[in-house]
Parts: sequence; C-alpha cells; structure tokens
Amino acid sequence: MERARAAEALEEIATLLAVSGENPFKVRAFENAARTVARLEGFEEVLARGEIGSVKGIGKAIEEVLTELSATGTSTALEELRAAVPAGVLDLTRIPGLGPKKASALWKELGVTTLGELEYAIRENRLAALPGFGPKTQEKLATGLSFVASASGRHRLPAAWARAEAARALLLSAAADAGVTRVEVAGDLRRSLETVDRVVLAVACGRPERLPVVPPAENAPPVEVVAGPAARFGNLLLEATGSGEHLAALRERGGAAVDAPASEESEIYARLGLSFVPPELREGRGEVGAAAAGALPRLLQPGDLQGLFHLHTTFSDGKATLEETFRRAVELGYAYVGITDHSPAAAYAGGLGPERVREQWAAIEALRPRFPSLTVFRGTEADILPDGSIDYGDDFLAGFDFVIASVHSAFHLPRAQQTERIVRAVRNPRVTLLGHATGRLLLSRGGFDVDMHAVLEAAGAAGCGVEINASPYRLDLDWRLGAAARAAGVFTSINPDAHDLPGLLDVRWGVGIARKAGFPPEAVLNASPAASVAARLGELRARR
DNA sequence: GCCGTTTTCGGCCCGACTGTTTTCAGTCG
Repeated sequence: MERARAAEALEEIATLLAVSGENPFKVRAFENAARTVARLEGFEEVLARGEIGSVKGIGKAIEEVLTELSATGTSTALEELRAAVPAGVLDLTRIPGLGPKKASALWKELGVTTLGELEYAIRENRLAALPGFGPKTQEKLATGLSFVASASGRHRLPAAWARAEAARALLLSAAADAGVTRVEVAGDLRRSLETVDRVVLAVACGRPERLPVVPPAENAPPVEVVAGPAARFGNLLLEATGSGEHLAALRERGGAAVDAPASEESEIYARLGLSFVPPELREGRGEVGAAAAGALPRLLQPGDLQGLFHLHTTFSDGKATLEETFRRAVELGYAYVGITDHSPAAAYAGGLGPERVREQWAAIEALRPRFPSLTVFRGTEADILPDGSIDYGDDFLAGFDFVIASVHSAFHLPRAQQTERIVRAVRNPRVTLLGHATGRLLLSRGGFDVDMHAVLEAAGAAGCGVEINASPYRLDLDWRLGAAARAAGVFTSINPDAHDLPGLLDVRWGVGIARKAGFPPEAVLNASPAASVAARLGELRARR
C-alpha cells in the first residue's frame, strides 16, 4: 500500500464520517492520521514492521484500517461507509462553501446526491427552502459548481451555443482581412445533439492564414475552425457537420458526387438523387434511404410553437409570478400557456395542496381580463407515486384542463416495477402528458431503468402524450426514441419546464430534439393554435 | 478515534467570516 493511497483512504473515511454526522473529533482523528501518513517517510516499511501503531496520531482502530488496506487493498470500515453514503455526496464537499453538514442536508432533505442534481436543484430554486440555506448560499454554490463541473469535457447546449456565437462574431470581425464570406455552426451542435464536446465552425474564407485564433475560455467547449474556399463550402460544411455514419452512407451512394466541389450542401444531395437531409437527421439511422425514397419526415420549425405548457410559478418552486409569466408569454408571441405547479408529493418543491390549487385558479381568473390575447390552461405537474397512481385524487385531477404526470421519487425501482408504474400512469385517463419520461439529468444522472418502448406503446394506445422536456438539463424524451414514439402514435409537446422567465426560451432546445426525433408539427400539441388545443384537451378529458 | 494519565475518561485549536437569523451554525484556514 503506497503512502499516498493510504492517506487518501483515511481522508475518504474522514469525509464520509463527517457527512454521516459523526463526532467531529473522530473525524479529525482520521484527518490528522491521513496527514501524518502522507508525511511519514518510510511509511510502507514502518507498516510492514508492524510499528505503525506507535506513530503519534495512529491508534488501534486506524492501525487496523491501514493493516487491512495493505493486505487487501481496501478496508471494511471504508466499504461500510461507502455503502451508506452515495458516492456523489463526497463530490458535493469539493465545492467551496459546501461542507459535510450542508452536503448531508442536501442529500437527506432534497435527495441531492450528485453535482448535477445540485445544479438542477439550484436551478429550480429549491435550496432556499432548506434551513441554513439562503439566496447567497445558492448563488455561491452555483458559481462553485460550474467551476467543478467544467472539468468533465462535455457541455450542455446553452454554454456551447454561447461559445459558438461568440466565436462566430470573432471570425466575422476578420471578414475583410481574411476574406471571410460565411461562418456556419457545424458539428454535433448543428445536428442538435443534447451535449457536445466541442464547437465546430465552418468558414468560407480566401486567406485562412489570417483568421483570428479563438482563444480558449474557462467552462466553455473548445472551438474548432475548419476553413476553405467558398466554391467548396458545401463540401466543407457537410463534412464538418457529420455524422461519420451519415457521411459514410452518402459516400456509399457516390463518393465522387460527395467530393466534387459544391458551394452549397444542397447541390451534393441533389447530385446523389436525394432530398436535402436536415442536419438533425444526419445520424446514419436510415435517413439516406428515406431521402432517396422521398420519405423524410416533415420537421417542426422553430416558429411553429404557438403556446407553452409546463410552467412553474411562485405558487410552487418557480421564481416568476403568474402575472409575470403571462406577460412574458405574450411578449414572446405565444397565444396560450399551461401553468403546472407541483403537487403535494413534491414537498421539496412547495407542491400545492387542493386549497392552494383553488387559490391559484382564482388568481388565474382574476388575471385573465388583463391578458385578453392569452388563453390560460390550468394544469399541474403531478407526481407519479411508486405504485403508479397520481398524488391528487381522481375527482380533483378532473378539475384541471390538463395534467402532466412526472416521476420525482423512487428512481431506483427494478426495471419491471418502474415500467409497470409509469405504464399505469400513462393509462390513467386523467393524465394528458408524461413529464420528463426517463428522469435523466444530462452530464450528471442517467435516466431510471425503464422499458421506454413499453411505456410509449401504452401511451400511444391510451391517447396519452409524452412531453419533450426542453430544459437543456434534460432534453427528455431522448430523440433516439422518436421513431418508436411516432410508430406508437404518441403525440408530444415541447415543454420548457420553466422555473423563471428566461426558462421560457428553453423551448429552443426542445425544438432541436423534436426535429431530431422526427416529429412532424401535427404530432406536437403546442404547434397548434389555441382553439384547437382547447378542443384537443377537451377530447382528451372526455376519455375520462 | 487518539491521547495521556495525578490511568480507563475527558479533552481534543479555535477565531474569523459568512450568511442566515435575530443569537447562531457551518465553513475555512
């Protein structure tokens, strides 16, 4: 057992003990021992001679740990602690200002066990509800988090697009000097993947050697610039956009046609006898065959969205009031909103009991006259309980215009049970939409173990929709399930899951995912005008 | 948990700082 590794093990025990709420002096004993071991010249020899117990600060218990570590590579005490405390809770303590007590509170009170979950909890403004936490703490932790998380190498879309826009502006600023005529975002970002490891920009440019270098930035993906003459910009952009599988499929149809100069991508597709394949579909999943057969789906356009569902307000864990939300929706040109605060089971999020729901309905009625152009649908994001029932009674649920049902607890049920649970929920005739279907948090938490194909088939058969949660932290339903969803006849809705006013703009990311998933506008609930949505919700309610 | 001992239990560094709370808890160094 190397000295450094032994010290690390003791340090880990100390942190785990602290998070477990152990006697601080016991914690310090392990910390002190870790430091002692780390500095102990000839540690391995001392240990081998059985004299480690005579070193000051190392008593019987720690000697035992070190002996066991040396013999087996691990220690019973350490393993037991690891089993009791989720691994990610230790990561939380890496954030400045977040010690064992606060980490423990986050874990036990909010169920936060990873950095990503913490980020999301902050985003949903859930920390302020915890004793000892306040706005300043939340802000400080948000800052610390972005620092810690920046090491991961992948990036969510808002950071990546911000970086892309900045780099694009920089390159365009050199237009005259370097002969730049076009700069387009390419790569995974153009294909609307849910996370990216870099930003790729394709540049049409006469003097590439004069292009400015895009300096690296903290917490931002690296920028890769590919440049070439305008006469070959189509080839350049196609190549830089990918995917590798899509390009391979194109070459199979005609390498010469792919490589002959083209100023536009569309020329290349035309030469190959294909309809233009939108970048979002270029994943090598049969789109080239579909393009040859003229069978590509007609994709949703960003301007198609006419209203927004899944909006949280100050009634539960949102930061914006009803009125502010309405005003912003109107400013953004939307014709309707569907308000969905949390239900009682989401106590951490200030879920509304029936009384508060009625207060909210009254508040909505009072505001309607002031927003004559806006149709307001009264909804809820209710919890799917572990048995698949919804945490409002059936009669009460019937009072909403629509119901989003989401899983916020018991993420770790066995697959069959989790599937049964969610299937039961989508078959509930009072449920309009399944919320964030897999519960994943991008770059931090995978979805729960569930047979999504079974869920989609049940939803399609029952007439229940499945939202595309457009939060850049979720983008759930996964676009890879789009074909299965469409085959099952499931409709969707691009939902921002907004917890503040800027969050309304998150639908942008959801549109990219819906396009990637191949949803045509008619399969997207909020791509319809208010009157037809009202009629549609009426029909769905009539199932009840 | 470790230490020391006037030896088997009581003390272990603790103050500054911050943010929350309204007298204090948690973190840091």
